[in-house]
Amino acid sequence: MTLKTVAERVGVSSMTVSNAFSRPDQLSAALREKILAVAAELGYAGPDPAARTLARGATGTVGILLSPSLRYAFTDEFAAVFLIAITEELARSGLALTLLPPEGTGTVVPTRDVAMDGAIVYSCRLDADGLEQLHRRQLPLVHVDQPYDADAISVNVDDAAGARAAAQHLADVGHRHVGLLVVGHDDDPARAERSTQAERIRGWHDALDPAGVRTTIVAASAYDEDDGADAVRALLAAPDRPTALLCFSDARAAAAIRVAQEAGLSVPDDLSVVGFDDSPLARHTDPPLTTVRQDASAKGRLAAAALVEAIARRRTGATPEVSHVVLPTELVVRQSTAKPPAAKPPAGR
Amino acid sequence: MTLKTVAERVGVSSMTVSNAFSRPDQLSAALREKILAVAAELGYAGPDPAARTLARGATGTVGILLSPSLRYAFTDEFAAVFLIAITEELARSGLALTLLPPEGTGTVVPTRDVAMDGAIVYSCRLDADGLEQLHRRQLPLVHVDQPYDADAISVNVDDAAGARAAAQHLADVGHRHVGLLVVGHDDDPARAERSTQAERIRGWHDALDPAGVRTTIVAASAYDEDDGADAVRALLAAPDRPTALLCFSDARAAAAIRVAQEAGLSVPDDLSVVGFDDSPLARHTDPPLTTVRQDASAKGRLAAAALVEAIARRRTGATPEVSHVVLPTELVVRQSTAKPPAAKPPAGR
DNA sequence: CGCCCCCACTGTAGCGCTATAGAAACCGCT
DNA sequence: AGCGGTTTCTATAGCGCTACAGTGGGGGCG
Repeated sequence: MTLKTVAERVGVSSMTVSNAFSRPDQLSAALREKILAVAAELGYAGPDPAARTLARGATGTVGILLSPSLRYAFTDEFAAVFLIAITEELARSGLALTLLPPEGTGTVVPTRDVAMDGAIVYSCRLDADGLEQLHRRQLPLVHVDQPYDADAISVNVDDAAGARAAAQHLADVGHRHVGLLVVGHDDDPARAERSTQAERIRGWHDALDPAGVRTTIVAASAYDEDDGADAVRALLAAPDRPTALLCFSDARAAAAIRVAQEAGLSVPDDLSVVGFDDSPLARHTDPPLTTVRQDASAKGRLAAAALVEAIARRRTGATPEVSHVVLPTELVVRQSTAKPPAAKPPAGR
Repeated sequence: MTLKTVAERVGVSSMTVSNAFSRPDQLSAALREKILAVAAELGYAGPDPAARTLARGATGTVGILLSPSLRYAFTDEFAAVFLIAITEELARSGLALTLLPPEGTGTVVPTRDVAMDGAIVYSCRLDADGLEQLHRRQLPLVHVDQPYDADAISVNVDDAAGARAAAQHLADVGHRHVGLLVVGHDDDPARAERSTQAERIRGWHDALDPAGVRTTIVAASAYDEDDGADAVRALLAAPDRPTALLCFSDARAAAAIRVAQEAGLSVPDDLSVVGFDDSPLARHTDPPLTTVRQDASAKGRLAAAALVEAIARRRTGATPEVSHVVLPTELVVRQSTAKPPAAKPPAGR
């Protein structure tokens, strides 16, 4: 059941049948009608996408590499918003999005073996196998929340500035000891240097260190929520506990609030908690979360648009153009932060 | 830069180079090493996936059709868990997952034009264009949370039984008037007849009607959370308000709890609220949500496994086999339900 | 009436790879 | 030496489609 089958049945060339499906302006309406009718009658669903892909050199799909695992990328509601924005922007160009598992099964490796027109690389270890394969294929690529690379199209968020604003807010209201809740451990400092998390940590320190605020860093597993809870519990049980907590994400902050409350601490009276992202969740914690807003939708939309453009550019043979977008952040003060309990006078503004 | 380029450079046939990449056992280790070395030197990344797809007849990708829109499918945390399970199960077979926008742009229609080995159809209107295109392509298909179709491989959840258990629980503790919070309006009763939502509504009625419990149904927009909030507000403001609320999902239930609390009602003392799904959220509402658990991971895993099997069967030419899985549900009683306020004695068990 | 242009359609040559069958070399054994 | 059996590599023929460069005929225009 191919184009040719239909062509013979109608008595035209296969090229004409191809045109009936793919370039309607190339034949008369009457003939097109007839061809489509015969195709429907034969149960021919349209040109085989695989063959079309080979002949045209375009697949209609772009990939997204989420590392270290899809599970991790999805656990946060925030990621869902980002993905939705990407799919919607891509849909405008008729492109579908393929989720690429970062590792293959040995024989099959999606990042190497799946046909696609380009890919988005999201928050992904730079040394991931998948990333290297994508590069080797010379696909148009857009990096999102990746360490800066002058040669790569990128969409990033001004994490450092957001973190700085959040930390400054705590310093301003008088906190003198702040816990920093981060995930995972990046043992390779070179790689970590410009990762999202490193940027946020840097931002926090940028504001806290000059103000002479003491910091205690707590690293929790990126995969295991309970591990994070345990870490916070331990931190809060210490005799010399911080009066505020800066968290890597809203999800972590929400969990921290629960732990604090279970430990009998009031938020924000005994402990201030700050999140990051302003995910939908942040509005609904009790108390509502002070956090740093970033626009996940814009991030997704811009990343997708940049990729679409890069793909178009490649197709037309235009010179590739590298763009770097940095999105702003904004501190959103809600009710999870207040001055520290044994209220020293606020460090003068 | 093709297989042939590499072949000429090494001085072997292109078939041998192909084997070096795809069937290592077909040539000597030494030659393979040499070929791979030359390929790396030339910057050849491996066989072109598009061409390979055409020649082999397999793409390494399966699609998922989420309707009416990806946005809707993603808004619920629950969907994320389901998708993660699918991707992980597919990854075991080296397959990637492509998110298919249900509508194309006119010229490009992913459900018709994207190459894939099969597809999962999830919670999707039966009359969706995308669905029809997939059927026409005769792809192996697995239906999830779709109305029953004897000819289609399906994975479903026993929604009716779960709903029945939830409603029975309310009847048992003495509620005599229950609100039913659903989303959207399925105006075509034939189609709605066996949809997930219709099943749940049926289950609710199965338990409530015989017990003589009065019901008030409230339909909220599937897209707009605020609309749902308004509907609940109106319901609770009525002079003769229900003493309990059965909700289509945990997300809706959580929103309803907030609305009730804003209206000065205590949950569960003034109003009992029941969710559906037992999404992670349900544990963290205040009070924790009584809900009906379904196993999203199992649903995703089984759907993916069924699809992988159907694809394998088609490839080997075995006769297709239609399977229908129905997963159980389980009532999880937490703190969002209690006996109604003007405590009549519980309707005897 | 003749010229040219445009429309509607066709023929061919790939796109880059792999399946398949088969040739060549090599092995151990009688 | 001769033989089947294996291993290693090669030549060919597609996979199903589309780009591109035609061909021919009909119509507009001078």
